[in-house]
Amino acid sequence: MTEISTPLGFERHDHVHCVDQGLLSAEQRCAEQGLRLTPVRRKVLELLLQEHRALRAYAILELLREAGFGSQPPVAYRALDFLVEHGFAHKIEKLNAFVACAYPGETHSPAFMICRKCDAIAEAHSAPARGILGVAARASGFQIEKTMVEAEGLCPSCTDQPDA
Amino acid sequence: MTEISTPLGFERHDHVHCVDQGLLSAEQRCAEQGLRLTPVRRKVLELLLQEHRALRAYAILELLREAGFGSQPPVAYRALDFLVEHGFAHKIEKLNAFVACAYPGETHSPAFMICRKCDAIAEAHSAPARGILGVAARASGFQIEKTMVEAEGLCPSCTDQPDA
DNA sequence: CAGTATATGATATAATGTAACACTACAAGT
DNA sequence: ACTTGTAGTGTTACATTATATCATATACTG
Repeated sequence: MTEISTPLGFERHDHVHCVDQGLLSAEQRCAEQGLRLTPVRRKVLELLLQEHRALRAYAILELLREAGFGSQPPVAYRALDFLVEHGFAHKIEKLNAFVACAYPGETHSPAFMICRKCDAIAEAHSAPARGILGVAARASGFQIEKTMVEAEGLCPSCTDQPDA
Repeated sequence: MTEISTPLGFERHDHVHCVDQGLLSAEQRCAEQGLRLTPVRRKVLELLLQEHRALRAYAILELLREAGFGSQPPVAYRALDFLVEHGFAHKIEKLNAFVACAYPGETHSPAFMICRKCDAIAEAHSAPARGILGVAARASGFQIEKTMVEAEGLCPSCTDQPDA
């Protein structure tokens, strides 16, 4: 329960530490910014950090139910909305799923690498507005506020084992 | 019925021409590559070109029904799958909607600018794999196969009219 | 023209997401 | 302490998006 083979980042790591770290930093930032990390919100973030992969809303809902929280869709969606809005988690549009942010605190434009075989996900930084897209936007007068970048492909493990 | 104010590309244009053009080039390419542009598929592409904006699957379904085609979800989804798979259309993940490709034929990595106010959409090119993301991918051993880039913001019209 | 592959039509159902309202907890002012 | 306001939660009900499956039809291939 402390390590998962190919999670966020495609690398093994001290998982207990990263969960604690994530919760701690969230608590800290909520305190600083006057945000309310309520029990449900905290639990959802904890679940995302613990699982360390993209979870769909209804999977979260199921886990919430097991933990004694409300189990109707809005409960999960509202907590997720909060976490996403404040950068503690991200939504992977391609999968209609959610992951804990790998770089909480830092304001960033996340880019995701999604393995089409095992669904492992890694979060990287991106800067699409600085590239060709930025040029096109400026040329057409479009004001970019937020960008979403998701790359589909094969993670290192699945590349090495093309059989499974 | 021949011009729409802020469609694909945020600019006025000869819409009749672009619909014909789109259908023609699709027919041509299907012939070349042995793809079957069946009546339903052709109709869906025509609808996407005609409307010139992102259409949701059930809106397409409704239009298909009006045109005398089958009106059950799989009919629309299968046609859309075909069009997306072969690059005649794209899915906007953020909106769960579909648009005709603005650069059919050219193999490209599309990037979309989505107006959060009026839902207008412009398609631009991008090359995320060449930027920071590409560096991260190579560093971690991730093989990028396909990328999705969607920018949310304000289109030129909505920037000019911040009231409505 | 028989056999095979591909596409369509239709039914049913799964998965994802929201609107709306009642109730609770907490904070702020008096 | 008491009221009042605001934000959060729980629940019902429903809306939207998407697939699995099977039967039928159509088109290519030898």
